Amino acid sequence: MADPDLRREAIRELLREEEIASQEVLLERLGRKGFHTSQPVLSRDLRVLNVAKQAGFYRVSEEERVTPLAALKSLLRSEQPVSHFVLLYCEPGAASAVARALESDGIDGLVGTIAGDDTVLVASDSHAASMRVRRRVRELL
Amino acid sequence: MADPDLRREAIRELLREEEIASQEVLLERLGRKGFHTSQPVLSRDLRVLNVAKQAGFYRVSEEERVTPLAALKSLLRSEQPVSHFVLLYCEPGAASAVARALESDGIDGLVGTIAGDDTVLVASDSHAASMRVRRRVRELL
DNA sequence: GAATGGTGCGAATATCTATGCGGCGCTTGA
DNA sequence: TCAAGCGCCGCATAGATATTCGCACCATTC
Repeated sequence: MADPDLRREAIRELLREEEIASQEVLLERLGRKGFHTSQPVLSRDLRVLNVAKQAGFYRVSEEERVTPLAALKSLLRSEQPVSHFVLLYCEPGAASAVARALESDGIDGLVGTIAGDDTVLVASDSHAASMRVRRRVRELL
Repeated sequence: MADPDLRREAIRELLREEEIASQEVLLERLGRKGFHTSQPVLSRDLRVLNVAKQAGFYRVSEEERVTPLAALKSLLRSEQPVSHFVLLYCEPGAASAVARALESDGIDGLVGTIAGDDTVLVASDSHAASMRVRRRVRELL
């Protein structure tokens, strides 16, 4: 029997490149690619792949976003709490990049950042929020 | 006849607060809220609302992102093309905020921005891209 | 008051999807 | 060896959803 994972990968691919409205059509497209199966299998595959049907067509879910923060690991030097803010020390010139990445990380309670050249002040709306910021940052150090 | 929009709002609400697996169930829940209708109407409503069915349950799509740019309307003064770049004039001190917002707006072909105190230079990779930037900016002026 | 056009509706039904079930092939362990 | 367990499969069909069609209602126009 063919590997189910190969078939599922083919399904993802097909759904990305074409608007497909029914499992019947998908079945036919898969056939062209050499995967011969049946509609019930597709029904199950689509559930496993967590594919959604929206506005009449199947949609593969967005790839889970890689937080840009992870890529900035090398720019971060250290971290220090000040009241319920957090101060970050970065490589020279890297502060605004780090600040921007932090803001896009969607940390709950993060109000804003002020970036100098190598220092970022992270303002949060509570002590708990600043703890979340610190935890997030330490994950990267 | 009851306003369809009210019913649709009720649907969104229901889907947010409960895992609902079929239109039949949704029909019943709506009934409890005082909206009496039929399955075909739900089918059409769910399409209008762009609701997805995923892993057996209905999911309201993420709230459409409000571009931060819209909030910066008051900070923008004027706009002017220079070659295939665009120069933006802003309120004093607002340039970097505007630049950041523009970058997060996901304009196709936008390469980067340089922000001074009240001026932003927006670099794009083609004339067409700079036109997109200008159109976007003028929407706000 | 017709005639016209637009919008929303729901019964009936066509179409699409999920699932109960039994079969096949592989692996494990007595 | 072979029986039990498991994953995967597809047929048949139950179940869920989309669409066709015709009606009701309201506004606009003549």
